[in-house]
Amino acid sequence: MSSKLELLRANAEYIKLVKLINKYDDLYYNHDTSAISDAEYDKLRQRLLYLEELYPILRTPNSPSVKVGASISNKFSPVEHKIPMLSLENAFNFKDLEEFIARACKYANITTECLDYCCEQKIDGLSVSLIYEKGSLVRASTRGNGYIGEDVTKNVKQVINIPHEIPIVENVEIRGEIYMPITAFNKLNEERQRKGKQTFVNPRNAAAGSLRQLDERITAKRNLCFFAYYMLGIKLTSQINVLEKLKELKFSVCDFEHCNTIDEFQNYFLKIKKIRNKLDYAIDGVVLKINNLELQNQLGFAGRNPRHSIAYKFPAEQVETKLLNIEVNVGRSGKITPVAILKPVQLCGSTVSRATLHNFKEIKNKSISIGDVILVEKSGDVIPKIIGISRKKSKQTSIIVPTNCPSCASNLVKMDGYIDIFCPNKYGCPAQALAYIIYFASKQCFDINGLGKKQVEELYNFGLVHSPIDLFNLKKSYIDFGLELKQGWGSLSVQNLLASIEKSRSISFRKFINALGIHEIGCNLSEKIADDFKSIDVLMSTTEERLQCINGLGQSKINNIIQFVSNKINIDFVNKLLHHVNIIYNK
DNA sequence: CAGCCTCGAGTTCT
DNA sequence: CTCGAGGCTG
Repeated sequence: MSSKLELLRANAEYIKLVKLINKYDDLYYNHDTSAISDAEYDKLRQRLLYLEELYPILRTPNSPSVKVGASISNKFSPVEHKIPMLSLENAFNFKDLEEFIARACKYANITTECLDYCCEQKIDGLSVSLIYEKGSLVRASTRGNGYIGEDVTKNVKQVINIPHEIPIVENVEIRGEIYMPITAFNKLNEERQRKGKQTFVNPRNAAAGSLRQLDERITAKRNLCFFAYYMLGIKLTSQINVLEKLKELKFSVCDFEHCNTIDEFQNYFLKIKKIRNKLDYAIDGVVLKINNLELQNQLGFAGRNPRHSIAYKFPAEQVETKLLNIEVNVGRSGKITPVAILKPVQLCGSTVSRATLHNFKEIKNKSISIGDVILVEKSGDVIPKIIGISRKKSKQTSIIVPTNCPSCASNLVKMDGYIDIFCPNKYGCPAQALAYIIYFASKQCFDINGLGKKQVEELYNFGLVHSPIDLFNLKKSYIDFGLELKQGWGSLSVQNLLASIEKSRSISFRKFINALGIHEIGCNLSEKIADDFKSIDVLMSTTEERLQCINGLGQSKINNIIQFVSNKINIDFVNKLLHHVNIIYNK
């Protein structure tokens, strides 16, 4: 064929890529900003390498591919935590604290009098784990999901008050919080504002952004600090001892106090609350830890929280705003969710304009109507949460529970004894189909890079994709429809998307099962089922008795699976899917 | 059978 | 993060 034409095309693309990558590298290394996401940047580099491999003649002496250390992927390799780094349970009032103590006593079979406590300020920063071997800092990692974090050793070594060597022979793990002092934060933001760069919302985000720099020289300039609060590897008896030992090893340790009773702890809380604004670091509460380490060990964990410590948080920032409307959403399972549309309001550094209300019972309980002024806060500093009515308005419109699906107009159903409302049109509702494709492409399923909610919506609305199967036939159709004329669908992005889809054709069994979207079967159970079944064929012809052997599957979930595998639509779907993908079983 | 704990599903904004 | 429901345990 016309290989000359192809070469010309490749050359044009190549030059464009080199310019683009050089521009982003410059922005990143010399101006400390990222104009695009890491993933997008990575795609550009991959494409560049691909072109160079295909047409070596194209390679220019100043190609970004010959520069060292420029690849962003793999910059933070995963690190497993020997002991999980879990988050603390939150208490907001005295009663929560009492309940926490009562639970701990009951679990350890002791009385309240046996307990004493270590109280500490709760730093609003990023938790990190530091591993010292023979006194040398060998690895630092972020909390990540609690079980697996990211290796940030290079960056952590730039934190001013983290010693690289400590006078101790045992191998120890030290945990603590990295933060940006408020003075440093203000200075940094002033500087960024002067230079026309985006300012950081709060010291925690600034610290997070500074720590996760590819170039640790940037981290070094950000004046990060560290408070240690945990040490593992040498024999100590109490949390107070730990903090004293950490001090001795020249770590900074934040304010702490020994308490014998909850009343003493309350006083500590009030004292810290008063001086909170005088500190040069952000705190979001105080921590109550059971002092005795042996007891701590014995108490262990309850789900995702340790049983030995609790965070007593300062009240979250709350704002008033008007409820403008209620949007009715249809999820991939058909579940109907009311979402509050709010008059946009600033809260914790971002503009909040919507918040989920979970279900209609919630609306009724809170007796909210459209037009009311309501109170909003952010749970975990991220997700807006509606607390309730602040001021009732006389001119309000009451919220009506919908009777028909906003997408397909089917009559909605609610089963007796259940709270949620569902659209029953499983195989014909456009909203459900769209939500399913988005789910199908997501990380926990086929993990198709670059195919998020927005992209799926466009493909769907253009009529290119009605079902996940269509994704695997996409190759030619996008050209026929000329989607590349649309913004965000240039030839480069389309090629990248097609490459991602190609890559996703190999999939682990558990992700495959999860991607089927069987009602009430999510990633955890999918993994269990994958471990238990040899192949998809065996699963598709399974029986109730066979499923009963799996721990965690009760009658309800078994029914859902049986219903799924005996439905012709689903059987056809799986068979078609298997023409396009390859399940990897031994993972 | 009550009271955990685990799980799924939906969700915000940058 | 948060809610509701399923499932297991005592």
